[in-house]
Amino acid sequence: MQTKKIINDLQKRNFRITKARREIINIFFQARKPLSAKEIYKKLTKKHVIVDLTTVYRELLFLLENDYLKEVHLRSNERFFELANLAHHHHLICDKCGKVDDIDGCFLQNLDKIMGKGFLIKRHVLEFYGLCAECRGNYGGQ
Amino acid sequence: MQTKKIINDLQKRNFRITKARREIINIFFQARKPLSAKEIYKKLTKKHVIVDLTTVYRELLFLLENDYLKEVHLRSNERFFELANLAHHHHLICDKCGKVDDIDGCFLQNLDKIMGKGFLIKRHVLEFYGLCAECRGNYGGQ
DNA sequence: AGATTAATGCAAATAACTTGCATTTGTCAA
DNA sequence: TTGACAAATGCAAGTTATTTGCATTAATCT
Repeated sequence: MQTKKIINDLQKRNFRITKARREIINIFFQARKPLSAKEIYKKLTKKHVIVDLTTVYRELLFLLENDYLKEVHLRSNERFFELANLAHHHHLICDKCGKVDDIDGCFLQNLDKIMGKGFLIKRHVLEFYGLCAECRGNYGGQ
Repeated sequence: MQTKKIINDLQKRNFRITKARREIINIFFQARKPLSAKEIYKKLTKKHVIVDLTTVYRELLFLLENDYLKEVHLRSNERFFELANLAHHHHLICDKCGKVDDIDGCFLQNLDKIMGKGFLIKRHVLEFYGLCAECRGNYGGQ
């Protein structure tokens, strides 16, 4: 388990290691799929780690801002996150059961292998984020 | 303007043509970019078309369910929509100003041309939706 | 062990969206 | 044209995800 690697890193960076923090990181390593605040909250409860849902939200924000997590854009009204250090990859999302499967590596190199998973692709979402030509010149803060 | 084409189609399908419906379709043709309920509501107000925000939500749902609109997945807490009959394309979304620019056609054929727009791509989102191998066999309703 | 300050819990606030229900209004048929 | 009928609407209230304020707790450092 690589949770310790992140914990060490957090300590180096002078962040406190709390029970919630450690367990949430653990949960991400165990789940190996994108998770929402509510899902994490449920998993914590199962592990008898009793924390407020607010704490989960704050912890996700903390881990996101400090680059331990990244957001995954699923078609849902909830926000989903996964470990940031995972190799760049994409997802296969089932319309029916909602299962999220990984496509290892970038699809650009793997598009031909995707169908091998038996997944019927009905549509896809591709969005590029960055800076437009105008903003690129005068990028201030934020 | 192609609003009439949709209006005709709606009439053929026995849907009513209301002021809100006609104006919202118009707004999508004029905007030529993904819009949220709130944005549409503001544009309606500017046009002195006074309808409740609820009506806008219901109309978006109606147009979505009847395949006149499709959802665009932007990184936002709001839902965005655009005309469904637009040619398959993707978006360039600026981190700073939020501007949404179109990439004509599918990026697979256009990836080399994207940089010509001067956009600095910092990351992208690609998600495939469809049916996984298991669900593919026993796809029931919905 | 005690001080410092980040992290937490709890309650209340927001924000986006949805629902229930009584009223209005397109449409169609007479 | 008019009236009936169902679809569409407005308004108020509800729901869901997420955020914020503030007093309390607890991790870490000395």
